[in-house]
Amino acid sequence: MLTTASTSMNASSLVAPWISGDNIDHVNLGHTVSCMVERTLSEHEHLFFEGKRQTHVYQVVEGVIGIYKMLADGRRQICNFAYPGDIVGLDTIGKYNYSGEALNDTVVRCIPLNAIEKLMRSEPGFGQALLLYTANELADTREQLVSLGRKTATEKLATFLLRISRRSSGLENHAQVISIPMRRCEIADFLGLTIETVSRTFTRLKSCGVIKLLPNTQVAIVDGKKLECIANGQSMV
Amino acid sequence: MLTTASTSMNASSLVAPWISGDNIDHVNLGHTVSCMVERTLSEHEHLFFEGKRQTHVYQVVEGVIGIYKMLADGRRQICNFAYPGDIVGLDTIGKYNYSGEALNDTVVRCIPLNAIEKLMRSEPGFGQALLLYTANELADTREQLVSLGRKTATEKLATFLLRISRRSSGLENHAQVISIPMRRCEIADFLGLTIETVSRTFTRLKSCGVIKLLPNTQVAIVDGKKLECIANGQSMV
DNA sequence: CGTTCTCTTGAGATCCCTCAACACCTGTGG
DNA sequence: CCACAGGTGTTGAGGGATCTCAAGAGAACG
Repeated sequence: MLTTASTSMNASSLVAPWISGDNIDHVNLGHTVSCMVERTLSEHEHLFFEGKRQTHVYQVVEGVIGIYKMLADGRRQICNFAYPGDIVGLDTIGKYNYSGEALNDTVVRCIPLNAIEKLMRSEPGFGQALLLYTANELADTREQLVSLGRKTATEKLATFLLRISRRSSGLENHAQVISIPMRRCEIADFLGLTIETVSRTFTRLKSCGVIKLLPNTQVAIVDGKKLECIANGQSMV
Repeated sequence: MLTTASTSMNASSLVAPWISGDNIDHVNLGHTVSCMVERTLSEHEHLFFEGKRQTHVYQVVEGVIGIYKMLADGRRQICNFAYPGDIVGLDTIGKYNYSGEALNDTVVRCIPLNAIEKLMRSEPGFGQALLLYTANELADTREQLVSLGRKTATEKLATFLLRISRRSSGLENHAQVISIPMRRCEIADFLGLTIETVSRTFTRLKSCGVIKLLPNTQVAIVDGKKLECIANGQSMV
């Protein structure tokens, strides 16, 4: 129902100041300088825990935050990886629905809840920008449902690599060489697999000639077309 | 970040007219009478298809709409079941991201896109109500990620039954007897299982004494506590 | 140059899927 | 009233993808 970013800038120019360029993924919170504090997190440090009372919404500036939920016996499902520009904590009510942990050294902007509420009341375009952003995240999460529910391990990993490639490269679409800021363990908990299966699947994609494993957690996408076929379940591998 | 319905009605009373009572699940679109048309769908009829240009947002009045995505080879993942009051099509941009099919005889309200956009511009509270609704749906979808990624078949079905029980009963929370408006096939495609596994799992829950299978697609929840334990992975069954 | 953490690889176990048969229900038509 | 067909749900037997357990290989770091 939401128009594209460029269209909505015509239709409702109120939204424009809050969206960075044509990129729906980025809500521009630079305006709210008055009440924003930056916070630095080191590897494995938590930004918040599931069930705790919510105090802030966060926007990632640098690094990656993993958003996850846990079952009683320790099984974990990572729901999302928040990259720079991403906003965390928009879908909770009163309490955080999930925990947020820094995968590596990370910087976030902390926006107090009342600042968000104030902005929503005073700036009509702001709420719309948040709606646009949240709707986009919902679409993304539904895509992930398909992976978890119906794709094989190979298809899941291929989908994941394409997703990372889109996210991490920023401007250059489908970069040939992508860096993977998460460990096997975190990929496994995102894809609903075990680390062993993730590892084996990386090996499988490598021996198919689709990717190359480079040092420093980097991956080269050798055959992007084939990777997309696999990701969409159109490959008879 | 979003305050509870009741709080936000104080904080921002603009939202109030658009939310039914305390129920975040229901956005009140009764105001937009001018441009709303009701449409009736029979069993298996489609409301829209994935990839088609979006023309409307829909609110279910009666019946249930299944929202699904398909892979090339026919594998299907149902992302959501839209019950009366639910809104469908808020997270798409230009084109529908998924298909919508009526599970049974269904009535929906059709709201043209431009009506939504107009309302968002003229009524500040409306956009906020939609944000609240969308955020709620996102939280719901993330919960489903945990099921698909990390739960066993039994845990998935238990989670599903509780979800249905909460949704369908409306006022009476955790009704003892719930009616399941979807076939085994649709439950399977929602939970990432096969119909056979769903059927076997129903039988297993029945022989554990947790549920009873009644005629007319009804299920009695005999031991709600145990069902919740199973759903949360705390059961050693 | 050990220690620690992460990743890879192997072998066997397990959960769920696939294939197949059967049961049940409903409506239709002889 | 019975026979039959089609849709839906249940149950069984065997197979396969992924998990579990276990060991070893690299990489990072003091």
